[in-house]
Amino acid sequence: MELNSRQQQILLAIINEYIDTAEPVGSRTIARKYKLGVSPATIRNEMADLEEMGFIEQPHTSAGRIPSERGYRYYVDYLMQKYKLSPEEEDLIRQEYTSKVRDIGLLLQRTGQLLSQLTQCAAVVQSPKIEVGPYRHIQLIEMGVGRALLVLVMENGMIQHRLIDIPATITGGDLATISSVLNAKLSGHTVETIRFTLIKEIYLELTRHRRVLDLVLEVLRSSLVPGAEDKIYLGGLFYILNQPEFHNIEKVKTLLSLLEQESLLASLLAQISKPGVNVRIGGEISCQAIQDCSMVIATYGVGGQPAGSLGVLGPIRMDYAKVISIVDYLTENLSIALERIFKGGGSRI
Amino acid sequence: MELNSRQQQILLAIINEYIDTAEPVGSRTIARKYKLGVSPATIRNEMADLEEMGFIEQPHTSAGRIPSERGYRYYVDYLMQKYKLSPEEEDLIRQEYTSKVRDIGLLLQRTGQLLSQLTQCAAVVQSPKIEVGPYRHIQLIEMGVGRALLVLVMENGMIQHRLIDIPATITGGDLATISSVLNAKLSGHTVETIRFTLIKEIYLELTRHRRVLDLVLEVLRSSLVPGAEDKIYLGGLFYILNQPEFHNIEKVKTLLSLLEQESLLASLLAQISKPGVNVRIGGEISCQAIQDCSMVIATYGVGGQPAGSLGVLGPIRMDYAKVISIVDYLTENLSIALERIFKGGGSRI
DNA sequence: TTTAGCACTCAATGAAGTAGAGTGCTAACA
DNA sequence: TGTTAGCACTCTACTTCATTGAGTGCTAAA
Repeated sequence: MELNSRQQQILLAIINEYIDTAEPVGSRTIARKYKLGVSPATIRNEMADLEEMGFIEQPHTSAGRIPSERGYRYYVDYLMQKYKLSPEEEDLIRQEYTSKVRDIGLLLQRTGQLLSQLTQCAAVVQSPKIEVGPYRHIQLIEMGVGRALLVLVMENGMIQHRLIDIPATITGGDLATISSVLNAKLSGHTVETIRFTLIKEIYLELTRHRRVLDLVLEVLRSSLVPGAEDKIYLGGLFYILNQPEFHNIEKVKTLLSLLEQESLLASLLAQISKPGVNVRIGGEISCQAIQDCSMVIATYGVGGQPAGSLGVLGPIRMDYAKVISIVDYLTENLSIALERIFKGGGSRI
Repeated sequence: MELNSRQQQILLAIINEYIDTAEPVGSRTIARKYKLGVSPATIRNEMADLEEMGFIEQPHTSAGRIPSERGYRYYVDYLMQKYKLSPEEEDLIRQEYTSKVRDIGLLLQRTGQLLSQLTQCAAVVQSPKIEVGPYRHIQLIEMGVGRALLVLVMENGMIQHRLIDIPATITGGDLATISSVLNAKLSGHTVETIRFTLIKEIYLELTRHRRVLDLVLEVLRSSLVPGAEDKIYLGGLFYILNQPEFHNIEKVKTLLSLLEQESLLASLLAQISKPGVNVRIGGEISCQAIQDCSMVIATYGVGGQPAGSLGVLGPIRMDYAKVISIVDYLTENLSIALERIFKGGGSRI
């Protein structure tokens, strides 16, 4: 299924034009705007061929052509030119990531908003997986009779906490003892590296507090459950309403209702099959309900380790070149920003 | 501006009918459906009077009447009958609040979703104010050279944490010492009750660590800044798209963009002028952009203390009786659930 | 192989007419 | 005096029909 150079030029023209105007593109328009040195009639002939090969389609007989999913795929794989962010866009992003960050949640949320604003698509940002990396500190705090708060601080700075019920006989002093033993034994370990022998040691040192230990270890284990504590941030949803595709309320409703299902979003974000920015076009998305959308997703990381994903969900007719560049750029910036927070330097208070 | 009994009945009929159908209500319809024992002509006469008094209006000459904001206000204040939740609705709510709660954030989020689902309006739930109540535990944890994590556990179980930069000379042991002194001195205190003398005592005991103390106290103080850590949960936004009022994309866009501004939402939720459920109709909302909406808001509390607000934002033509009942019921249930989390009993893991 | 010319198609637009819901007014009635 | 039947009037919403124009495919000539 080879396309000759002129067919490529025409396909490119159709896609660029359609992305821009959201209207079917006619041969005349192409001849006029894209100086290919041939007449509309010639372009029509080529278009007929392109249609036969499945790269474009016609909404109805007397309309121009619009790209098919296959056309977009070809475009993304072979034709698309790299989009260079405008100075304004770069400024907007730089401004966001150089300002001091109080809080990771806020950073992710702002990332989502930026992503949405810049791409005019729905943006989705997954929070960094908490289970990444070893424990830094474990603390049990008395919270009234029979209850304690277990606070887990991970090496990377993330914090997790749970209320647990404990026997009423346990005192604050007991909790301090248990905390210090757990700290001594477990800090530096990840959930995976906690071996049976280690646990045995702990139980030996704290035979009196078996029940509390059971609970604590239960929590430690459950924190490994993937997605257990995942949060997903949505950004600037209203921007997608600028897309003519979403002037149809039903479509907006479908999209919004999907976006509220965190588990579904997580599974969508997990569809990354290669390093870097991934593009899923229409039917390539493994979710029936949004096969008339496209996704552009990527994974950000901390310290070289993948930590989470982010991406956008928008109409199939999206400006892939631009969206890809933006997702790429934001991924990188987010990674750097997180790095700075976790690994030190800069962020005061 | 007195309404006689028949006028009240007619106004009530118009509002009930309009809430139900979203169509202007004619005299015929009322005569047919609401057995007032009078003819359409009589109803027309009364309607003319009601219109003159400003309780209803006519979209155009040959249409029926719709309630004016003033009409709704009168309805809410005098005419409305208490809505009794259906068994299904009660079940849905009970189910939500009797299941074990892992996490306050999740509880609030689910509350928002329920609120939205049941009312078909946009739901907004503010997180409990963290600064409420005294400290339970203060812990400084070493996070690599020159950085520490300050973890504040409040008496009510909420947790706050911040990364701070510390002099590189401070060791983990130092942090433990500082933590225990701070704990001894400050636990049980609220930000307000920390007196100068107390601070002086702490500085005396920890003269070597003045710089760290400065930072810690700075953070403690800043945690008092109202709204500093407020999170606002939105729920089930797509439900509002079921309302015919929001078939207009521009309106949806306005609403969505407003809902993303947390500060604005916070100020809207703050417009509570009396105990219990508050209703703001159209122009009564002090925000230009959404004066074609109504709000129903209430404050939930923990241990008798107000802790945060929640509410819904929907079309002026909303089912006030139902929405008010639901907001009321959810507020109560949320309060109880939070109580249970904070004050003990039940919630394991 | 390219292109000019032309007949053809079809969505979109707008004008005109129609139907129907609802009103206000008047006059009769209780 | 309050109520009601009757009726003319108003105005939106819908349907129908013709028109416009963008765009195509085909044919024949360059």
